[in-house]
Amino acid sequence: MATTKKSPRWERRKETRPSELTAAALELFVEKGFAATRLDEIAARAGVSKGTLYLYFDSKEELFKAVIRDSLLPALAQGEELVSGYPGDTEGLLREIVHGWWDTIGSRPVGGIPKLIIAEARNFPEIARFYYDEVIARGQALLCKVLRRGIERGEFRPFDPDVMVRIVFAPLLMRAVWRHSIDVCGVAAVPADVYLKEYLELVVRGLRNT
Amino acid sequence: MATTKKSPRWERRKETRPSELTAAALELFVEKGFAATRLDEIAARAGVSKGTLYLYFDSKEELFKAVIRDSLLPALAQGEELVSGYPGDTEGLLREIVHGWWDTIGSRPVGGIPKLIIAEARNFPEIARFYYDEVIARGQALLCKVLRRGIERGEFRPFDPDVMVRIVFAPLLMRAVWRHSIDVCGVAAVPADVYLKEYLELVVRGLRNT
Amino acid sequence: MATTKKSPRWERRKETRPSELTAAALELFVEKGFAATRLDEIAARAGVSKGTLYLYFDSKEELFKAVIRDSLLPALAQGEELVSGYPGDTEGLLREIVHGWWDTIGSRPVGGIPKLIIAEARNFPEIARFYYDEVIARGQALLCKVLRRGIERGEFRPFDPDVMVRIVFAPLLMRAVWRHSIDVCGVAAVPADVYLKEYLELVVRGLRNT
Amino acid sequence: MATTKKSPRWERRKETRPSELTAAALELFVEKGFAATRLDEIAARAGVSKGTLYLYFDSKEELFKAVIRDSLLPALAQGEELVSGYPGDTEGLLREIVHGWWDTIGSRPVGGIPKLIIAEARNFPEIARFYYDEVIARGQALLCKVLRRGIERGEFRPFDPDVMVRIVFAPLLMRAVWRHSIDVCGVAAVPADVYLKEYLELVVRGLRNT
DNA sequence: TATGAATGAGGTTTCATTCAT
DNA sequence: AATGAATGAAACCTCATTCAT
Repeated sequence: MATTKKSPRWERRKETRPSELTAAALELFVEKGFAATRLDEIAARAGVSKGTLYLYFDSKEELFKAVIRDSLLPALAQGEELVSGYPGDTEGLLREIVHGWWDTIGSRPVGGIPKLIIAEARNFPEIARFYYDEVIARGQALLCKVLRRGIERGEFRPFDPDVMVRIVFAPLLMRAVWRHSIDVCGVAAVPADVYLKEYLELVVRGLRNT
Repeated sequence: MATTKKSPRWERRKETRPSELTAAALELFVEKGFAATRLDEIAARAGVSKGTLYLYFDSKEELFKAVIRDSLLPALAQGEELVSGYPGDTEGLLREIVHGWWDTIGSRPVGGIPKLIIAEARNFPEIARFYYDEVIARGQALLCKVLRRGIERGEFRPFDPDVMVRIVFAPLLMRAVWRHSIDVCGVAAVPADVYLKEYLELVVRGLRNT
Repeated sequence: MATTKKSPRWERRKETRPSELTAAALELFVEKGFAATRLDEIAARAGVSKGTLYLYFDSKEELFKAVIRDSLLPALAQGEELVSGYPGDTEGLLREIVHGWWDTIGSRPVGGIPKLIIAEARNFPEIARFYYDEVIARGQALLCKVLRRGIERGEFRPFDPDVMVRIVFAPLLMRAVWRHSIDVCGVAAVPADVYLKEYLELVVRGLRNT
Repeated sequence: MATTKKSPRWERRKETRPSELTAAALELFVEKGFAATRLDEIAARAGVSKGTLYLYFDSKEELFKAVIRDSLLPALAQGEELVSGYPGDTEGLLREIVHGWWDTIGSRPVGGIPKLIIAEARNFPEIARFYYDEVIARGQALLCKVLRRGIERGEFRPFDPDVMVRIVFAPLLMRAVWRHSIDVCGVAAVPADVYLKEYLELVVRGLRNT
């Protein structure tokens, strides 16, 4: 009574599944927002059935949280490492960080998360708070350290680094946000390299001492 | 035999109603996003019944469009006027524009629209396009003119104004966007005047010739 | 202080209004059925406002009843008169009645009422009952009298006139019903005169003695 | 340790469900008409929840179409078969058809469809057209063939069979229509066998040659 | 008397969630 | 572990009815 074992109706992949699901969810949440994304679609894109989602996540909201959480871990540590042992001048460090952010985050699907957070922060204060503490605050602290380093070494003029960090990061962030919202609708975007070049030129001149 | 003047169950306000409704809708759309805002809530906040909304707008989407449309017209013309006949140096004009924008838009409910557009652009391409053409393009053209003026008068160094305009405006826009998203969740925001001062300092130094 | 009397906003026509309203309502009820007819439409077709309907009828249902009631009075008496004093043979009387019915009812808007009754009888049992008692029963009694006359005079073969009356009347009624339902959708209908001729031929041959 | 077999909250019946749903819908549509029938009721009568309807039909209108479609296919083929190979005289064939129609359609729930179509034709021209092409036209063609057979064999007198078919079928159809409309409201109906006997007598005498 | 803006109950439809298979 | 049929709470929207003007 041997059951012929041709293409089983499903496989168990307990380890790999969750990240496949959050990956699919990320794409859709970024595209359409939280509310407008149906679980059917996420399941379909991940190649599983709707019910399967509930094997890994208790609710749509928990899935959302997982999406946000999962997409941070790799991105942050990388940046913190870079800063801690940088030997050269601060302007160079800043350029490094900016390009690094663009290459690993801004230009990738994860780059859609800021848009998502902006859109849903008020509906999910808990997530917003979590995101603020774990990502924004850490990211700002990172960049702040760089700015302070510049001031201390006499490369940058004096200013309040806690305020300046938000200003300096804004054009970078905005570029990623727009890429996932208005740019989609046929608006011609400025190429990334051109944008980053002009951006860095403005910032370093704006921060430079004298 | 004074007639007892019981407060009537409703009043007729054919003229004023639409703007009352869009005002209420704007607040809620900004707060919760388009999809998460229920018509019940909008009606309640405007002090009318749900059905009344349909006397003035054919659908939730039409209401959304009206909200966007109504909040632009007054705001844009004002800025265009300011630029056209400005006598002083371009740095002063830039400062004027920035403070003007903050006072009439950024610090008011209308300032929530960018966040709203960012959140809903992909679900409402038509609106995104409309917003791009009528607001973003016009706004960028406005600021671009200012930048070009600075270059031509030798006040600003040479750069591509079409690219720079996006970079320069980003921190301002971002401030408004955050104010309506993450800031709400207990995050201590930098005071506007401090932010604007540091921002302008960065920008004018970054643009200045030599 | 003479008020200039140019085109007053409305006129009072208490006498003529109700029948104008039921006339408009009849057309629409026949066209679309009771539920699918909106009071707005009735008001619009009658050239009044929606509120005006409520000056004359307590509810949509009452209006419906009035429509049914009003369209009977003239039609029935006429037929009863015809029968009572007819001198000739019964076949001729039958032909007379059939053509009379077609000319005054079947071919006119009122001819849509049977379709309306058929459609709504189960939702308005009270009306159905009323219609049965006042129209169908009286109509059947009328025609029954004719059939019985034919039998008694030896012109018609013996049969149960109470049953036969329904059978004989059906093709006539059906023609009116279809005219207001399926015929509307581009189906080519048989001309009335051809239909009536064949119909009468079938019936008189079918009833005739030997 | 027998497993207590509590009745489950629901069962899966992918195969049988659609026809159960259309059966319930048919009953209610016939009873109350399309617009006046609430999906709640249909679901309740079928013993499912409202949402289940949408698993099988995209909309109320699609359900309506399915109801019509499903109740035709079996009924029509049967009649066409009967006619094609009938050996005896045409009068006998006619009697056979009439009784067959009554037994399989007229006296069953499906017999309510004509009433339904009559009521909704103007609101759903597409359905009306479909019903005309697939049912009425085919049915008329069927009966027409019979009439023509009678004429050709010299059993029936000469007449236009395309016109006569409508007339001959009307009393039969009307009986079914009334059964589902006015008869429900306490009106004493003539027993079917009596009605059919008198009807056939009228018709065969009316058609017969000499 | 006549209007039409305002109401709100109730309809169709959607979709996150559950659970029999 | 995986499925997807079934659920039912809301959401948007309609429209008969009311009532301030």
